[in-house]
Amino acid sequence: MNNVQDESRRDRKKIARRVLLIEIGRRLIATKGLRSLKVRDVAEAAECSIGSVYNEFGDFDGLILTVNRETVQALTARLRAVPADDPVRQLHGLADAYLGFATERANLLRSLFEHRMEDDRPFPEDILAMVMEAFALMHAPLVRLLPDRDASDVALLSRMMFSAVHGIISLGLEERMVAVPPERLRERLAQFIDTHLAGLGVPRG
Amino acid sequence: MNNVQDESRRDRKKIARRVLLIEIGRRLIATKGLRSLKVRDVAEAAECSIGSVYNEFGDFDGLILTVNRETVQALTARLRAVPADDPVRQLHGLADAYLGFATERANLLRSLFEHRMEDDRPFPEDILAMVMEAFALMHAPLVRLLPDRDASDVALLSRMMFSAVHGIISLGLEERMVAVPPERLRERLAQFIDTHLAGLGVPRG
DNA sequence: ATTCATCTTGAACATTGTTCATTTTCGAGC
DNA sequence: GCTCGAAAATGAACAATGTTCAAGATGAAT
Repeated sequence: MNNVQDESRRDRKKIARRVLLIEIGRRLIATKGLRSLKVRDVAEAAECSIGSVYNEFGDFDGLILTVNRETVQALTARLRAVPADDPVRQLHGLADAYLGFATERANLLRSLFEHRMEDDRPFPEDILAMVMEAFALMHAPLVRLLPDRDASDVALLSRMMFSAVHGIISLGLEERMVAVPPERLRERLAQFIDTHLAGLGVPRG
Repeated sequence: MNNVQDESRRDRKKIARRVLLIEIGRRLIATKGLRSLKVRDVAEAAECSIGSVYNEFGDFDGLILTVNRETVQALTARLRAVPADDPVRQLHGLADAYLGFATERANLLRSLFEHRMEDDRPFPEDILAMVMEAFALMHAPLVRLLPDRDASDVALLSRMMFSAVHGIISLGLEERMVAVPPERLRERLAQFIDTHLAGLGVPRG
């Protein structure tokens, strides 16, 4: 019938269902962890058959990878929203934003970093590229703080700094015994960044 | 018959099999990754029944956790073997040792950090404690380098520094696209530690 | 040799990912 | 409106894999 830019009724339904399945997958991973995610639970929650999940994503990994893809996109959006006025504040803001995301969506972030492909199937390159892109977001402020440094040097530095922040956060949130409260972690991260900047020769603000 | 300190023939056989199962589990995880580890593969390789694996470890997670326990022990042993002559060299040595371990036994280390319990079963406290202990090994050299700092402050600093090193290594080895060669990572880590020490006010050696 | 506790076995079961022949849906052309 | 065909949806059946347990095998003690 109406055929406004290829958006037939069928397509709309298909898209709506796809979105629903992704949302359910995300909710289940977020609440019960990746390991507890089952095809049947997803299908039941979406009130559709198991086969439909496979029609939409090829296999179960396809759904997981789609959720992970959106997770890294959400993370990137949040990181990009950090004000870029002052470079030092921006670096602190990026670490804070990452910590906030990791605290609020711990299981989703874990799914992104811990999911492995079966056997030796390759990990999707686009997800890797997006993660790398997110981890490169410390590059701009560092360029401003280190104008005399070699460009490729700063690129390495920025990824390294972000990887370090990632390690501190993921292990800090993991240590359930010590139960480091996020507020403490926030302080530690700020201290870490300041120390590192001082080591790089950036005068304290 | 002979009953020298409870070591009956039965016990010896039992222990030998347990060791065999653990070795097979470790080998399979190391070569094909945790996700590809199957009970039946382990039983077949050990030339015993599936049930015996369950007798020995309770459930399949039990075997994985035992392998992980030994992985963190091996890691700790390697880290403890780093010479403690000069504190700065020791810190570099610890990072190098960790990098070496992560390079040679990538899948085993991943298994240690990525394995999750089913549902909400608690993660074994002893493994967490051992990981924490390993991550505290930067404490001693840092105490020597920062004699005037508060003790608890240095404790935090050392764990943070090791967590950062962990993040740099695990992500550095992950980026299959860029394929950071371990030798490059080694240089980066050394640079990172030096920068951080400089930020902490340690005069360059 | 007998006995008994313990260990071992593997078939059966339970859970969960995957396939595919069949049925249903829905838009297009008449 | 009706018919037809392509696309989608279905869910039973299958495959892979974790788990249990009744029955048999083993070995230490007497």
